[in-house]
Amino acid sequence: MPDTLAGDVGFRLARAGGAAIRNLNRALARHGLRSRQYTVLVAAAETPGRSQRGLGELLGVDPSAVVAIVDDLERDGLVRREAHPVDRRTRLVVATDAGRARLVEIAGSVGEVDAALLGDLDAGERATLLDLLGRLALD
Amino acid sequence: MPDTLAGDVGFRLARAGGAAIRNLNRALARHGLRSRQYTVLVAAAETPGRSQRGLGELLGVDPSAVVAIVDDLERDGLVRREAHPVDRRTRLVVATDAGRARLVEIAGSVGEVDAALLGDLDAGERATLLDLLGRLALD
DNA sequence: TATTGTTATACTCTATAACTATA
DNA sequence: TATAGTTATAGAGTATAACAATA
Repeated sequence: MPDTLAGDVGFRLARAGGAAIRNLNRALARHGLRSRQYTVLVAAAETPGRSQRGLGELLGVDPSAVVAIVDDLERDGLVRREAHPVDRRTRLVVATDAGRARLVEIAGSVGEVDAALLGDLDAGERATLLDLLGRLALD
Repeated sequence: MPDTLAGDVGFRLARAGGAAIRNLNRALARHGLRSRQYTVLVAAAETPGRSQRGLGELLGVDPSAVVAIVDDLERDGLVRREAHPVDRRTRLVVATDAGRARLVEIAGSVGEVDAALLGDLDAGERATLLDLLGRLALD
């Protein structure tokens, strides 16, 4: 007996996640960013000096993809790669002033996307959703 | 001031959705299906006689992609396209006996994926998560 | 005129393997 | 031996436009 799609958490997560990415990409389009570049930029601004490997783990992105994303962001002057103080293999990704400024410009659009997605959930329900999502065993 | 990633519902949804798809694909690999084909097959088995357009809307998949997915499933004998009784433009997608049998074979693997993903959430929390996900405004 | 399915196409994303330089 | 970053590449997913048949 097959599961019903509507009652399958995995299905709904995949559906909602896809919608969230699409909505975000639509909002970011006029700011010259894609959702993956945006999340890397946010992570770099919020916790400066993460390694590329660390960024990949945090965001669920393959290390080889992180290279391309950071390349794009660096080309646009939004982040820069710095040397690790002791380990010469790793490169630390840091948001530039321009990068942080870009995030400020974008914040409104991103906020609208989230607000639209969350629709009629009240503050308590949003917190509950966030908590439950955080307790899932990803990968 | 940028949002923190950890507190962003959209980010967590995208992350969890991606993980759900990856886990499902891993489990389906030995059954010769991908997650998108699986969801179409489930939908066809659960509500027989949906139009391809209807399937696309239900699953959040572009109509042109539905064509390719149904092509694959039909080639493997898991679904068939039937004529709509009155509208000769639309083609109804119906799971075959083989398709339903395949779903039965797969059910165990899929169940494990969901169980692993949901980790330590109890029944009430799962129901809450499902409810909250269902109330999001997708697209 | 609008809609369903279809084809073609381009772009993005994902995943793997192999290489280099370091550790 | 193992790890960080990188490159190359192939395959899957996404999105758009255009067309034929039908409504």
